[in-house]
Amino acid sequence: MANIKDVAERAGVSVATVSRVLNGHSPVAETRERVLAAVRELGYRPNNVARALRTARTGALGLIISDLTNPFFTELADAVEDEARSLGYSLIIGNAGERPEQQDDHIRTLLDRRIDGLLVSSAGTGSAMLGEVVGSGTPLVLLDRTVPGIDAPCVRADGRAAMTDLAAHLAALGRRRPAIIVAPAGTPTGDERLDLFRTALAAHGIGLPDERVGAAHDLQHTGGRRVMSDLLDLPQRPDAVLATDNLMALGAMDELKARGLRVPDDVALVSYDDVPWFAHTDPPLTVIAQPTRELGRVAVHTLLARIEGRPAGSVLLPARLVTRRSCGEPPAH
Amino acid sequence: MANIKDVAERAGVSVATVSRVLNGHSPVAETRERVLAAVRELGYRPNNVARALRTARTGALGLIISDLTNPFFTELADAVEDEARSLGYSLIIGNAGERPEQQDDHIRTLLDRRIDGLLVSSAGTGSAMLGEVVGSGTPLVLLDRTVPGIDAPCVRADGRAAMTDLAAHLAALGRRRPAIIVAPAGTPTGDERLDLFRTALAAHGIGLPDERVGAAHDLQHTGGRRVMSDLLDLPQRPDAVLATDNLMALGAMDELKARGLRVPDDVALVSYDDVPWFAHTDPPLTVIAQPTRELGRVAVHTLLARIEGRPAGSVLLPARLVTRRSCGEPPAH
DNA sequence: AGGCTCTAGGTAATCGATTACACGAGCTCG
DNA sequence: CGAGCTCGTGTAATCGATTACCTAGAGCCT
Repeated sequence: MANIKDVAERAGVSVATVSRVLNGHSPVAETRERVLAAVRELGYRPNNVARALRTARTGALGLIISDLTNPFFTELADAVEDEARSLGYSLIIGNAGERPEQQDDHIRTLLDRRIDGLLVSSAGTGSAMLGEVVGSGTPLVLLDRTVPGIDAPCVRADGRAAMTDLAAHLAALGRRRPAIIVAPAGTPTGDERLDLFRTALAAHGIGLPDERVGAAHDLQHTGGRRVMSDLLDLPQRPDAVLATDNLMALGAMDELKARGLRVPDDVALVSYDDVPWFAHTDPPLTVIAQPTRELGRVAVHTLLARIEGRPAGSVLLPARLVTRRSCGEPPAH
Repeated sequence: MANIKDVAERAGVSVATVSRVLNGHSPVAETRERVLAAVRELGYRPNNVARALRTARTGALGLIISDLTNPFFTELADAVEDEARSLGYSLIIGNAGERPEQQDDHIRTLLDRRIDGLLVSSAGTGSAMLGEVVGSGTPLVLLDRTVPGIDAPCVRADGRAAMTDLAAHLAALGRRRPAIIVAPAGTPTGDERLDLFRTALAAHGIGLPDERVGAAHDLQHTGGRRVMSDLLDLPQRPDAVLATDNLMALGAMDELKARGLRVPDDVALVSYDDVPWFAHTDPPLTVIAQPTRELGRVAVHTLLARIEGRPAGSVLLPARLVTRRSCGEPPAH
């Protein structure tokens, strides 16, 4: 592949001039044309590796996704990629598959590649490498999930308003024995969603005792299904269940179906994350929708601010309740 | 961040020695220990950018995905990433979103970054840049979709056996008026699936006239829904529909539901791609399952063969029919 | 005309690694 | 005992760009 020297020779100028033309620095008409012609004729494209070495800027951002096969994160990754690209950065995606070691492995290679900044929606409860990222000086922004002890801005959704609406919705429909399926114990996201739900219900005089709080062993289909099974085995079966992740909701639905229970007649079901096909389930699922694409966009902007040395703090974007039919009574419209 | 010179100084050796220790080339016990100690103390990590410049190997592969939000491709990307990582490469994913211009844009930046090889599941019917990739000498392997006129191995699924089984399945269940929903006209994948289906049906004396062949305007939910609508408006409604992509199948299902038609009683429905939630629809969908993860793995190996100069040709892996209940009669088991 | 500023463009250092080549020390072997 | 090895290590070239610094000439002023 042609390099800058070839172009310089062909245009009869020095490499410096070629570089200047290409970066729009100083050069002027006549020389400029010759250089551009040479570039065209040789099909020259600057070598980004060399450029990155010299400028200490790779023009690449890293994104660690906790589970790429989870549609919520797929959409998040897609949004991040779009935004990064439109701002002239390319994106290297690493999928942690909810495994902290794999996450660390990815972070290490991204640092070795000298990416300009890193976005992380962390698997598990964080990891040693995240500390190193901060230490290395590479700009870091957390996405969707906070990590205790890591000093970096976090961009995520605020479920408070949606939870308030949800509690009101359930109360209005006469549901009195709610339950919740949360992420494995100790994850900040799980704890927070539980707190918010409990608080919101309390405002309507509805309790959420610990026996109706189920922590899944994983953030997957089977995790949700198993917890739903436990909940249904309770002496008093819950009459409404909130699954705090879309895959767990899917598992929960399957368990209900397997037992011949009907949604919403026997049990109301609500999920977090409005993934496209929830509108096509039977019945369509009422969900707490996070502003997924917006989260991705804002995260990229926050990261760029950090990269450019501008101040940037955490951001909370409101989630909202999308009422469909899985709690009963189709919404009047 | 510490560089190789810092390490050399601290260990009291030359940079050459440090490099040799780190790459396991020649050095021996005593010096080796000193170098490793220095590396540890300084937290040194080699700069991959510099290394890539010198060795002309970046250790990165590129993957262009036609639509990352399509679960089939998400799983494919995930499999490719896993395999690449386990072989010591990192992966840069570019999402074309079914837009050829965006695909070209991605390919361009990947080439500029001097990736060691490129995997492409091409959006549309290919693009000018693909020709340039071949011209540039960057090893290229096509994935899932062939591109006419591009001289590169292609790794994809062979639907023949599955189609044969499907035709037999439909015939056995007494379906006589099949229809098919294919990708926009002119895409090799669409044409091929149509041919295979038609041929397989013919063996049972069942015809597939053009009026029951619907080309969607896009590979999405709405594309599938619109075509299904047209098919249902036919004077003689089809009694079985094969949607050749999972998103189109979802659209088709919605149209059936909207018209109050029942699956499989009124119309049998079959989809391509066994995405996880098809097992959870009502009724569970009979599908032609592609060996998705295997495709990803094989594609990476084929690409590595190319990179290392070993010969490597196209690969076809058999798809298979997964019988569930959307064509009637649950399978005996 | 001499001196000044301004601009275009060349020369060479630089980024951080890898690696060809050279060199000296310690061996073996005739 | 010295020629010839091998082995470990250092010196310096190299990858392909960017950019600080310098020079030459043009234009302008007094």
